[in-house]
Amino acid sequence: MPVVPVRAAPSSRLPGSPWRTRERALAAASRILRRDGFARLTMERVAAESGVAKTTVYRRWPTKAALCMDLYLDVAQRELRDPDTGDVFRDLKAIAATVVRLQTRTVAGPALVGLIAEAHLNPDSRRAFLAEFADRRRAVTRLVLHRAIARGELRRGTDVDLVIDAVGGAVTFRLLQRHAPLSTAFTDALVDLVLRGCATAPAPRRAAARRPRRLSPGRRR
Amino acid sequence: MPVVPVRAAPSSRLPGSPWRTRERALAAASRILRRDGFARLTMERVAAESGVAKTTVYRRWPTKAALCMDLYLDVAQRELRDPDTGDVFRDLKAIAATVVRLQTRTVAGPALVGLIAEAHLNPDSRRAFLAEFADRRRAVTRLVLHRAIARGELRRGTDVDLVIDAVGGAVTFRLLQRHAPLSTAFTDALVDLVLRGCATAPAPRRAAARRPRRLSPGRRR
DNA sequence: CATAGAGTGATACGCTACGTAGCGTAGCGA
DNA sequence: TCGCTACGCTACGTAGCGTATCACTCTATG
Repeated sequence: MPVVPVRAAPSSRLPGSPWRTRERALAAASRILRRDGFARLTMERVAAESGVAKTTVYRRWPTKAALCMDLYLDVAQRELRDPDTGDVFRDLKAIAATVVRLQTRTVAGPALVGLIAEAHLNPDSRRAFLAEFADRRRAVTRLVLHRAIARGELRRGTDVDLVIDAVGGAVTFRLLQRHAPLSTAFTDALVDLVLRGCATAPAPRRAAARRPRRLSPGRRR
Repeated sequence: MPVVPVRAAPSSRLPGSPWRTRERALAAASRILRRDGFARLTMERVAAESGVAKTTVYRRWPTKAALCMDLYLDVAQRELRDPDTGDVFRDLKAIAATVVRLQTRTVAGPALVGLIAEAHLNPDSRRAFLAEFADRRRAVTRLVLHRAIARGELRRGTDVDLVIDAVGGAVTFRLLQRHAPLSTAFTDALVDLVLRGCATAPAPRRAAARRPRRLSPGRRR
């Protein structure tokens, strides 16, 4: 077993499949995750509660992490997009707000928390997690920040990954530790704090602090 | 079982105990942690490898997390102190550097990573972790920052917890995800970035960016 | 209509680790 | 000597893992 696979093998005959095992298993996993949390989510329970044979569950998802990755990506890939509002502050706040919404309002929350925990404990899980998830999220933010540098909003020498770590790290910190509420008020202040440290304008216009109405950044390309 | 205890019950007869079970168990746990990582650290292995009876291990530490907390605190409590260099930038960099050293050079690293992972998965573990560990670390940094505000180095309205989350979160982020090396160069830049966002002086003197020679902040009260 | 083949269900198994119970023993203090 | 505490040892029941085996159900194809 070289590296833990994280995506289900695509079934060639999914539409019209009389069993719909994938849908049933994912639905059951989602229920268990919401109801009992990641720790109590086991392959055995998914099988029992979905009515899908344990063998079949293992055939589709070699690990619990793979199953959760499927759950997460289903939700996240639709939501995480480039806001492109024309203002770094607004862009970053929109992304952070979307992340907050995903974490606090959807199954993606417990799924992601579990995946991160798994990633901490197992080197293979970590590699899979980084490849499938973390790099992707970073890519969006990196795009936003580089665009801001090109526009002259941020200093030319700005360390993009540093900014991403500071913002993303703080959000993850609160998400996991729950020592304080994870709200958009928090993420807005966070973005202001960090960006102020690398912005060209000494006092970034306060108007930019307002976040757009739509949390989910929208379809604009 | 109300809340998972995280500290061993103090033994009234520890000094001179002919078995020295505590020392032997902790030493074995430390070895296993370094050699095989948190995931492969089990109560059974600690018992087997230390020669201490499994029952006794459970009697002292109700959970694996409790055992690791003991390991961590042994190291961390000696190291994490208030640097008090007279400069926020230097203070924060010293603290961050100490954390980095703890994580990369001692058993506290794998122990803490495991504890955090456990905290994610189990509500009880999370509460215990926050009470025993996170709050304590925050306290030191909070002290440093409030002192800086009083001295006029940071703006009066600075959200101290926000700063802590940004710095601590980013460090934890890198520590866990390992997407980039966790070095003092990174933490120095991080502190500069974040503090610049809330400092009173528009261009903080570059000289302050150098960190003190001694990573472990030292004994000065 | 027959049939190959992919996908599935059911059962059983060996394994690791958990956490506990029962009971006997070793050391220490009074 | 007695009593308490801490410890060792064995055994047990449970949960979940991941795999093997075999019979079954559809679908597609000729």
